[in-house]
Amino acid sequence: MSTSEKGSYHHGDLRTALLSAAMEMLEAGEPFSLRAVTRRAGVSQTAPYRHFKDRDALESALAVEGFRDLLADLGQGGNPPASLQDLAEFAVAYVAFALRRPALFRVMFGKPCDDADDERAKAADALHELLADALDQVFPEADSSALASAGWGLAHGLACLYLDGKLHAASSDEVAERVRSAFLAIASVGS
Amino acid sequence: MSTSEKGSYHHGDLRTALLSAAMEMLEAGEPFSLRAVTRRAGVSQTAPYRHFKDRDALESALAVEGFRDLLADLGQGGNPPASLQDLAEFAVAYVAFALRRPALFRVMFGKPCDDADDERAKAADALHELLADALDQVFPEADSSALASAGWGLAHGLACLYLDGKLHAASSDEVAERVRSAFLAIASVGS
DNA sequence: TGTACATCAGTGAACGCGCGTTCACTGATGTAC
DNA sequence: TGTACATCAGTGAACGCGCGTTCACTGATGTAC
Repeated sequence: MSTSEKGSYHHGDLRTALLSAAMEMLEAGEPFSLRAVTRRAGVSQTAPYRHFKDRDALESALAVEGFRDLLADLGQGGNPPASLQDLAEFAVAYVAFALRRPALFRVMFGKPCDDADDERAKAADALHELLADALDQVFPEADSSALASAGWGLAHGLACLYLDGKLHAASSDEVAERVRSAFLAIASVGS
Repeated sequence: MSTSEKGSYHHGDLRTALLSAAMEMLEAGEPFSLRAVTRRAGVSQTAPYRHFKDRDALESALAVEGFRDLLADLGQGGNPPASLQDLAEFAVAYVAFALRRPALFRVMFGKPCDDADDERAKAADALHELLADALDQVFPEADSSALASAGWGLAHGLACLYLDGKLHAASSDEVAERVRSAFLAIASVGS
């Protein structure tokens, strides 16, 4: 193993190249297929099979990247949430992620996780834990499991409904505002 | 136009036959395609084009039926909801519908509504209104639009997350219970 | 009532498509002696 | 350092597939006179 200089190998790092080509296609809204990815990466149709078992494996790797990015987005708003308002910003960031990268979001959530213990399922669980921790911070005495499901469900549902055009808003700012008020409205309704 | 007896026509009512064949396939979890539907209906591959412009049109008709059924399910729990508990049952019924008819649910929500004013979009809007009305009944003084989005989002998000295996439960009873407690947990958190 | 015609639901063959995957291969890189 | 060999990343042709849609057609139903 020599130091990994760029291009020192046959292709360099084809695995990474394929993933970024695929990610670009998702982001560009282009239909996603193994063949399309290889075309964009400038490589033969069969090259991916050196790095991914099959099409699904590539897709799972993309999903894992997506979960990583989403976690990063959520973590970004400064540190542990201290108030209901902070939690609302989690929902806002979640929905913003979905709308900014719709095709990736669909890859992450569009189909059942296959194996219970693959990287992908772990990434999804990490997300769930982050949310549960966040809610625990703000409402330590509540049923944090139920609350975490509710918070995730709310953010996820709004994301899907906006994504699929069932709810409408003129701009991403307006989406943010509506998500915020939805979150605050439901959280204060039982009082 | 003679009285419409069964089989009085070429095929009887092929439009209906195609829709129910398609619905059965969705319910059976079989992959859905125009050709598969015609095979199941025992009819040539091109017959559907007398009744549907293209594949999408058939799919939209299925979605419309789905929305109708979902509305019926939601309306079933007796009449106008009077309490937070009644609203929680809406969410429970919504999630139950999604889990009982997952493929149909995906057809209904899986992709953006194409036209703003087709039957399908109207059916989705009817759903939104029903929820808004329900929330208005229970919380007449609240911001009913924000609250309706929140309620819908919550139910929808939980449905998706259970459907895609991101949240887990052993039985449909357990799902119902968890949805109920999630709903009640978030609704009373701000108090 | 009977014939001539128009309508239109359903047929069957064929099109072109992109897809995932296999196979035997080539040729560069890395390793043993 | 130099040669012989093993490894393995990437190639290119080919497979079989099901799909949505078109086309010219057939044949039953409904209608006009």
